[in-house]
Amino acid sequence: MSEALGLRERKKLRTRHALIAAALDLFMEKGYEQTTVSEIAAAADVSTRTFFSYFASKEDVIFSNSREGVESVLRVIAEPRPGDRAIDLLARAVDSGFSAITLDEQLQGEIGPINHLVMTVPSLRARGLLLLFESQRELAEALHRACPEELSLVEASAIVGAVIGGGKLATVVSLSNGGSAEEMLKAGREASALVLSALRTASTPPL
Amino acid sequence: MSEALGLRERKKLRTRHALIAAALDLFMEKGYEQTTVSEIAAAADVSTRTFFSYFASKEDVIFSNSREGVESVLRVIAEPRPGDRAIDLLARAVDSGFSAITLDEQLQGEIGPINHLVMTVPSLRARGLLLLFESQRELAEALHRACPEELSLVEASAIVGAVIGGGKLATVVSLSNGGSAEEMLKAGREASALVLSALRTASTPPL
DNA sequence: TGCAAAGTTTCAATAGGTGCAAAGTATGGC
DNA sequence: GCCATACTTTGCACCTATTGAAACTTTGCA
Repeated sequence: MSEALGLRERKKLRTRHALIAAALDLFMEKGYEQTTVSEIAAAADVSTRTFFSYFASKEDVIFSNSREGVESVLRVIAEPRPGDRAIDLLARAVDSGFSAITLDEQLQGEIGPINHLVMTVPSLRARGLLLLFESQRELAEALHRACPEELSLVEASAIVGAVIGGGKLATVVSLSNGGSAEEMLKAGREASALVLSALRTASTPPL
Repeated sequence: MSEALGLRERKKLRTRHALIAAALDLFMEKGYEQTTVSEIAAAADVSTRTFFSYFASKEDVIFSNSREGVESVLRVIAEPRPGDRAIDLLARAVDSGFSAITLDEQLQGEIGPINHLVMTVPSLRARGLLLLFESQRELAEALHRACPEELSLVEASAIVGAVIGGGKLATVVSLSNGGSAEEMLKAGREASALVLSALRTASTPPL
């Protein structure tokens, strides 16, 4: 557990978390747009300017830990098991992505509110989609690297885009149609599985 | 041809076009972020304030005519031919979408630069993805409405998301890999077709 | 203890965006 | 042609995000 962090690092981490916590509290209390960066900074006891040395923008606070999920999915792709075809690898990666969302202890508390914010505030929706899209590019590249014989980069992009695109749209539509958080995840999993299986059966014969 | 527009309307249209043209010129000349809204307004001979009565934001100028494409695709979906299954309808819609991009006379000149801007400037990328995503929701809903027996709304979302998601990622990846505009469209079409055909063969047996 | 690096604060400035009230310009009826 | 009405444009004040520069504090380390 001892990460051997110096005082400096520990303080930085503490400030970072204080900023995130303060921001989420305020966002939930008064809404994203009604909350100013100075208020967040004040609540975390730093100057406004300092806020921007931790986060490039107000939007970034919300997505501060989104990288972790992506990294973990990429790790799955980078470690193929013998006999894996690209589709299998992708299926495993998607599954691990959903599981990460479902299981992450720390996220459990924040995921609801954050989700609500991201669904609700246009600029956050846009930012979320951008991040998702960029992750898809990374994923596609990783998949191509893992199975260079089987898939060109563009082909890998096609299937990654299809599986995640289908899962994402189903997730969001399910949620906006009054679904609970569980239903939404279920819809996303099922949609991805559907696309995955279609791609699998379609690609099996030719190979 | 006579649209019976009053002077008022004609003037508004002229101003709108002047703003769009001025904005594109400036963006291409000095870059998006380096161009201020006042400069655009000045170039179109209106006040800065007036700019914002035509467009809600600087980003909006770029996407000012994106609705048309969506509308035309929705129209395709709303007019099913006898015997169409959901997949056929979607295939036709996607095809008409790509054709619209390829053929639109007016777009031909602007599409290149606009594309470049949208690919390059993060805030525009995000905005573009948001618009695309919202269109997908509309598309999914239209598809569900067209084939309510065959697909639930969430199922429709899954396939729409898959086809468009796959096409989009393939398009962008192809373009960033040094592809020409033609190659990029080709990649997108092929990716969509791939996903479409996988979904079609996968769904045929069960039905 | 004392210095250099890293981090923070303060201050000022730019730019997007909004609300508001005054001024200007079509339009329709007379 | 003239006026009341409705719609636009504009100028202005103001808010907030974001960035740069300079002065100041805290750490890490010799």
